[in-house]
Amino acid sequence: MSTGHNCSHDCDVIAPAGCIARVPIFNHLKLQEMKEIMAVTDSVFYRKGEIIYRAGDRSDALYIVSKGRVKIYRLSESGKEQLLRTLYPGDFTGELALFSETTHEAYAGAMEDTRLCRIRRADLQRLLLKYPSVSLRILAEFSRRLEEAEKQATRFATEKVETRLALFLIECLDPENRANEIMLPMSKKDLASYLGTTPETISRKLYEFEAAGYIKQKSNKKIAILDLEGLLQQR
Amino acid sequence: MSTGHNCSHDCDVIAPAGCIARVPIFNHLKLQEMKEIMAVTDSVFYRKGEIIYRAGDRSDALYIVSKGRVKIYRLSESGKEQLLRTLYPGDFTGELALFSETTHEAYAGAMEDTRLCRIRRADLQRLLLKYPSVSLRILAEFSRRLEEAEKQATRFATEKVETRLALFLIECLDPENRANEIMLPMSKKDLASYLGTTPETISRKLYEFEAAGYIKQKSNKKIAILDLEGLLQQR
DNA sequence: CGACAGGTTGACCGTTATCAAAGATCGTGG
DNA sequence: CCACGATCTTTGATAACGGTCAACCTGTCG
Repeated sequence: MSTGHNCSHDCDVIAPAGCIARVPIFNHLKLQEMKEIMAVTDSVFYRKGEIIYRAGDRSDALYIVSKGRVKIYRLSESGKEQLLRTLYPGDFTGELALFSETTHEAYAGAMEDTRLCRIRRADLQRLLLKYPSVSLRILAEFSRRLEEAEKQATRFATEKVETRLALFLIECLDPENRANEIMLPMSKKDLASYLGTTPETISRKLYEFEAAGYIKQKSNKKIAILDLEGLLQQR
Repeated sequence: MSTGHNCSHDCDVIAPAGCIARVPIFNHLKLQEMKEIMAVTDSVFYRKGEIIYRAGDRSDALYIVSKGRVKIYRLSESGKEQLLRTLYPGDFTGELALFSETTHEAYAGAMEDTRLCRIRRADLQRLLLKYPSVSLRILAEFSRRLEEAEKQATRFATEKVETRLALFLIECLDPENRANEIMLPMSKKDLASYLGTTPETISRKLYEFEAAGYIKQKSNKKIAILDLEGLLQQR
């Protein structure tokens, strides 16, 4: 039930069009070039909860999220799940296996009903050789992600949970929006997994932040940041 | 004292030649193409202990290690140092800042007297557009590193020190060489930093492994793996 | 030979995981 | 639209893991 026979026929025609044009790695191309890309793109559909790929699967495609939300997670050597990142429309995944001949090391799962545009490895490599500017875009994205992953690794290695949580909250603050009120982008259970801790600890630390007057928990996922300085001092 | 006026004049001529030809991202090119790359490459020299770049420095070059050893490390928000990786001849660094207009987030320091080949951002971008196959090589390397960084992050997030150390030892085992004896590639102090722990803990855990009969410490950096199964069970 | 960085060992204690159980929330089907 | 179950969240008690500090040992290099 993973390929898109439920979505109407325009999946294979309209969806890639809307998708490709909005993807940062392609949107600098000319219309004619985009058409060439769409020609090798197809659309796949996953229902909430379905797994898109598993660690160990041979990877042979780049997936671009067209609609929905996808979580990328790993199972550690000892079997614990860790959330690595969530993808929103315009984001892509496919990673390592796209460029070297190996298998996925992470899992990708649909968090909602999700539509993805898929470009097969061979097609992508051909496109990259033909349109080098796309490679530069992907390189920029990869290096951004690499920094992100290394920053995250350093935090795990050197900061305590309290600090990691405080930094996470701060990074949720939209610099645009001065509202100082954030919506957690995931459940506290997933947040615990993302931050490498447990739901119990998240709950307790948030309580402590609230007791200290740094934040106020408005509802389950809505948190007001009352004292950013205080939060920043948490280390 | 960071640029190479100490090395004899052939730095700018011989060194890049030897260097470029041995670098995986370039070594598939034709001689003529390599010469073009060498033309925009220069050679820089750092003494042991010198810093090559700092977090916050504007990055504008790709560095390829030609001789010596370089450590890449980060300072966490709270000031602790964490070793990210060490570069050997043929490896490169430059990262994010090469492709997007930002600054380094990590530090690079020479662990020994080190010679680097440097290609400036503008030159590199031009080369990448002209020789798309080089982009593919860099993409492959970046995605490999990305997997590595994410694996490391997952380990920090989900495994205890004991397990991380055991996995590290196992990964030091050369699959070629069946000797079951490893040389630690860095001091135990650096290893502690790499694994996100302290020298004291490393020392104690190694003692425990030895007491359990999993390993035998031959000398400071030489360790014999006696019971791989036992080590693997450490979790 | 002395100095200094790296390494080890011991005592102590803070942080956070774990287990258990109760309470809140969400999605689903009647 | 409500009721039910499943899942998420909170709270409490407990203990282990590992960090910190201090002292001492060891090897290396000028």
